[in-house]
Amino acid sequence: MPRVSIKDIARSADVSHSTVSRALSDSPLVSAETKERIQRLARQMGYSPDAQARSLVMGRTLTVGVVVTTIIDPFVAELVQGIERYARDGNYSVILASSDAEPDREIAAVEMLNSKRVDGVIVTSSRVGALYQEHLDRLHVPVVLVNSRRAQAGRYTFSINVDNRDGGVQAVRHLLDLGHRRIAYITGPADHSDDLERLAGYRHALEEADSAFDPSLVVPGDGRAAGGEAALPAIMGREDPITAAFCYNDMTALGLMHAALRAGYTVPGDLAIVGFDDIILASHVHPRLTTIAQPVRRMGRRAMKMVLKLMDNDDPNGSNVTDVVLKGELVVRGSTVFS
Amino acid sequence: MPRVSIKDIARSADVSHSTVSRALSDSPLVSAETKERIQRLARQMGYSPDAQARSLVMGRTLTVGVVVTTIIDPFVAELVQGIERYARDGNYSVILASSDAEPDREIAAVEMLNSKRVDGVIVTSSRVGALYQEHLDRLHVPVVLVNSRRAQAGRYTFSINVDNRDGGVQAVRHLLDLGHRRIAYITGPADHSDDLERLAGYRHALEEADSAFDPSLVVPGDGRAAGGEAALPAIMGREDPITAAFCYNDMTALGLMHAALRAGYTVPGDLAIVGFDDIILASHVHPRLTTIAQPVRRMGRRAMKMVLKLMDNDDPNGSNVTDVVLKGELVVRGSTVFS
DNA sequence: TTGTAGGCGTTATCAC
DNA sequence: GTGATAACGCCTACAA
Repeated sequence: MPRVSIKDIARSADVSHSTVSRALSDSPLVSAETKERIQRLARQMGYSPDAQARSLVMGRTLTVGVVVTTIIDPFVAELVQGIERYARDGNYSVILASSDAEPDREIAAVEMLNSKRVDGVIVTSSRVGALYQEHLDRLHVPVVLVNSRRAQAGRYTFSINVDNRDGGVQAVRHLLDLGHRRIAYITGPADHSDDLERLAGYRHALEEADSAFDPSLVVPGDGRAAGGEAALPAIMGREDPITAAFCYNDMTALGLMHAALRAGYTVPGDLAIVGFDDIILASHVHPRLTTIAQPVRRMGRRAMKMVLKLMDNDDPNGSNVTDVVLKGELVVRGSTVFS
Repeated sequence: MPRVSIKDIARSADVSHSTVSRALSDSPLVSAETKERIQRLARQMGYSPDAQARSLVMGRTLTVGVVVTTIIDPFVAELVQGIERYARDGNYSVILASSDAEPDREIAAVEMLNSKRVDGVIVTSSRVGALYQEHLDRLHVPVVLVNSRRAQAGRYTFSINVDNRDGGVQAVRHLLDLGHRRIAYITGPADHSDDLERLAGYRHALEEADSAFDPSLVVPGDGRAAGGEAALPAIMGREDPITAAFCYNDMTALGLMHAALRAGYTVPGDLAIVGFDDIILASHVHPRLTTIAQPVRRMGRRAMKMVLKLMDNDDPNGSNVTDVVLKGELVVRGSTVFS
């Protein structure tokens, strides 16, 4: 049983292949009788339309490309889930490409997506350099950047970001409300603008509370658990005790918390900890982690929605589409208050 | 600057489009001189081959479909990463479809992949019923089932599984070696064959050690953290103390551990815990979780490799391809031994 | 070494 | 209502 095409059906039904095409797309230009006859026949013969051939003539593939650093990252996974669900509802499918954060692979991925003629692209957690931007522009399809940074503006390129600064403010205000005064910030990877923005929020909240900003309370991390663990000595081994720490992200916070517990400190008794992201781990550790939740599923949906909108009004300049900044939400758990 | 096709290049180079096609595929049937001239021109004009058109005539899309329950699941995410990496190396791309474990969606996903004419399909963590199997067979492409169960054999369908029974044996032997004698098993979702196999391993290891199997030590769970939490009373509220628990999976184990710690018990002092899977969370909780690691990345690679192999020797019966069972590995951490 | 012609499976534009 | 015919972008006999 080889593949069956509309021509095969046409032969069996003794009509032309155009009639079959019309019947299957439920066109009004064909009699109800033959329409049903053909549709029944198609089902019997196990016909499945060839999307390739269709999109070749239609100029649309009903496919979007998603470029991620790594799907292992829980944040990315949840984002992709949001995208995929919304895409599926709109009859789109998703081609997944991961770059492992290597620029070469990222560009290769975009080239692949170009060849596959995707109708839109979503890129996450990337730093989009000038070269990369050039490749994205060559796609001639809408590109939405999620939590990414770009060196220069692109024609078709829009972005969705979480409000990092506001998140930092919320986190630190929460700690201040709890009475903490000596609050550390553990940074993310160097040179990362997300990190700088969260730090700015931290600083703003402190100054807002007439608490002077003390540079020595900013401890370097690396965005991973190891960085958080390594930060412990710099935090607990001081004369003037630090009682709380706001961390660049949840992984950092988890590393710090783990190290603190192992060293015999209590959380939040000796040290209150706030993270950022609200990855799934955050609610499965003990104590559960207080954090700033990124509205990640909303971001995924929103990204897909934006792509669809940009495609529809095929105004290349994407009128009435603007960059989006979504606020995170403070989620209070056991790492800052006793439960 | 609209899309440029080989015809456009042909016009610019003043040759026929067939010559361009040959030049770009580096055919020996074209002079080195014109070949280079055309290739340069193609680059200048920003040509990108149309994969759709190509695969329409070639009969191959260089695309595989991956059907998952949800990409949020860390196990699934890691599997997909393994698949994607190996696929990329073989110049394949991946279409991702998630089913949310709903049979209807799963079948819809397969139908979509059929329309997209993928060259192979990988399905994970699914129960493949008879209806579903029928749809898979209709694909006429190799299908590899990872950690899935099927009601009936399919023509093109092969499988990769972890050795659940052996994993159960390893886990319980480890606890026996540590001196535990009253060991509980917390089950997964009812009716799941993975669960039954792990239970069989548990039972075998006990009997091997002349320790009688006690049905009252088998406590129902649900495969999620909530199930583990709920199991605590049944475990700690007994006259004859239970000192260790082997859990269906890591999420169950984490739930149990969390509940135990909150109730004031120590781990592993009062209760030693072993999970199954080795999801990322397992090494980020405190104490870290001892578990049976599924060789998940290897499973991903292996699945993709199998698909490629099945496609190459297009013997429909897949001679010299057999189902694969991979052994898990005991990873000893702080939830069973003091570190 | 190169050009011409046909076809992959669709949809769309004409006639009839 | 229905049937030829062309087109989408590419590859590949066959001819020159």
